[in-house]
Amino acid sequence: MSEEKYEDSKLYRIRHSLAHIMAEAVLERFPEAKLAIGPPIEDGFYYDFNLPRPITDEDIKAVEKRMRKIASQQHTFDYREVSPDEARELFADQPYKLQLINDLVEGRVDENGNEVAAPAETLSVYTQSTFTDLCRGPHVESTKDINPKAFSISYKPVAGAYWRGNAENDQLTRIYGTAWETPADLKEYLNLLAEAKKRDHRVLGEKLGLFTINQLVGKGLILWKPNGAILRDTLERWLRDIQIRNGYDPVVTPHIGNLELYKTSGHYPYYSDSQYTPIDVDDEAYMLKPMNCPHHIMIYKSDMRSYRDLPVRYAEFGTVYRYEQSGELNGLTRVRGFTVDDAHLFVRSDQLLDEFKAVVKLIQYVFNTLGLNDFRARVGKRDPNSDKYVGDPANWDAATDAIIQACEELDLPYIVEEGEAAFYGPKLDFIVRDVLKRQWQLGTVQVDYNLPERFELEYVTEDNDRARPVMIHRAPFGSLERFTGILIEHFGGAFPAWLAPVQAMVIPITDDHLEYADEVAAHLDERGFRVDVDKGRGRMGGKIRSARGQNIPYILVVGDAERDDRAVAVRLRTDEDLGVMSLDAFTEMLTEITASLSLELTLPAAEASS
RNA sequence: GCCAACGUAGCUCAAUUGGCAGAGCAAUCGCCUUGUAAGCGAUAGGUUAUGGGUUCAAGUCCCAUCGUUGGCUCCA
Repeated sequence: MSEEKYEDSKLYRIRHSLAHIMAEAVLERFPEAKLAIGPPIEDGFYYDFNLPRPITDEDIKAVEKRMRKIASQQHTFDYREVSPDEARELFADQPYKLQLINDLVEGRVDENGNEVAAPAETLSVYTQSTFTDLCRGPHVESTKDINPKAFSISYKPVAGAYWRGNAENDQLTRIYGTAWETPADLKEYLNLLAEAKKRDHRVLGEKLGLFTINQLVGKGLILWKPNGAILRDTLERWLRDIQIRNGYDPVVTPHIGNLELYKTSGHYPYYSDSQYTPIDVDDEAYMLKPMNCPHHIMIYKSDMRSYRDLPVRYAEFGTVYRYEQSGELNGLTRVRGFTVDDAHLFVRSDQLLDEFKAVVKLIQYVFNTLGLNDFRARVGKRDPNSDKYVGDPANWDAATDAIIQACEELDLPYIVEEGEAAFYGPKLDFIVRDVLKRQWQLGTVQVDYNLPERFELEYVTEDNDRARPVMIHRAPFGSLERFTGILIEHFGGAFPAWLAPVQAMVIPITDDHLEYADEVAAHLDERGFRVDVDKGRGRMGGKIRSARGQNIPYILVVGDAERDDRAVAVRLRTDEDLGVMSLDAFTEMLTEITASLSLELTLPAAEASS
């Protein structure tokens, strides 16, 4: 099925046109409002305004009502070309529009003088009803294409946004709308949002007892409760096993480092704003570790390396601290202290491609095993117009080529984006979409020629010469906190049995069965399973309900019959009833299911190097 | 950091124009002894985020601070 491009779709035109209708309605209510821009977006549209006073819920309701009225009347969207002077006259009291007009007339030129857009000789405007906006379209022909009951601007609170996305500029009021072709589509979308909210990792984190954040400890700092710690720890052990089987060596480094270390690495000037204030001790400054690379580099440097030693792969679940802007903090997904599933590979140039491919395969394996299938890869190149990058452009090209070649050879679909590189090198990011359709950057692989240079890393070549290794930085999860948060939403709290904090709940029918329930629990516990007995006062029905609420995979009811036969009555959280089976049969089943997570991952590069 | 909204018991939420701070769940104790999605009763739980102000009277109105949420900006 070939997909129509969104920009060419009717929905796009509907949303774009509704942005104009919203501007008309806002302008009626706030005649002094200054208009910025109003484009269609993924689920609807927005328009940015500079308003004379804060907008209230009543205003929004009134604007929405007015929009429905306009949409239900007969108005055409009329296209007209105008000269720049005509446009300036039309928008004489709209300063943002005048800026846009000037930019269009002058063409767009970036700071290095490169032309981004050619100067325009004529501009276009669209008029509907009483409202005319500078716009290149496209729009619907008329309001008859818009269903007045298939949009909403009150589904989401108003937001702040900077003019032209620059924090130095005016802060505008952004009103979001969502719009669809039919009221049924709108309803379905709003339902989806409501469903997604139930899966929110912050909601489930509370319900399932996974984590908490406490003001007295500090914002953006996660306190993992026992159930959440099991999740996090299970993921960590799993990945550690995979890594060890694939030639990584675990290392451990401290949580702070001398400020000079980060000056040497070059990180400090770039990120001094987003770090906790250094700790001054004995005339020296120490920083909370914001990344693990320099520490791993110093381990590499602590020994003389031969070409035969390479690749060296150092892995650490390294906890780092970054002073993120307070407005950015969000549950588990944006925090100030987090643990990176970090590894740094020191490789020879001739090993770069294979090592890079091996890393990509490992990440793919991790994502696929967890069922995170909705991801894409993004090659982050340097922005040719920015000077924030360091290193030799020739190395940048070599690294970028290696990344793209690896994607090609692995048949990994990718997109290339300029300006998404790290300051020291290009990278490949894995972007995952969650149930809220938000995109998260999870796994990342970066090629780095710069830090080896700055730290003067070397190895001895076959000719007894000295050569410089290339570094690969990589983290499949990115951060255990963020990754766990995404997984909580991905599974909606119903984790696969190998991850579930409690794998089985034993429910005795009466107090007479408590002893046998304990026996069942002990039997499973001895075999390494996580099992609880519900000893509460309630009836069995209530306990089943409670266990299902906790999304416990296996519910084991035991009464007289089960005790007499050393059996369990097995019920799943999906409501499926597996009936009565012997305790041994259940144990075997659970063993099989949790072990099906195969660790038999063999990567070509790992074979070659072992 | 910026714009906006919000902050009441561990959790989810009530509390009329400013007029006695409440319920469900969870917890604790007792009763019931249960066969596949909530058994019954009782107890305890609060400086209404914090600090100041207006008022006879503030959870409610005003100011500041802290925090959370939706966005913006940022993200090694």
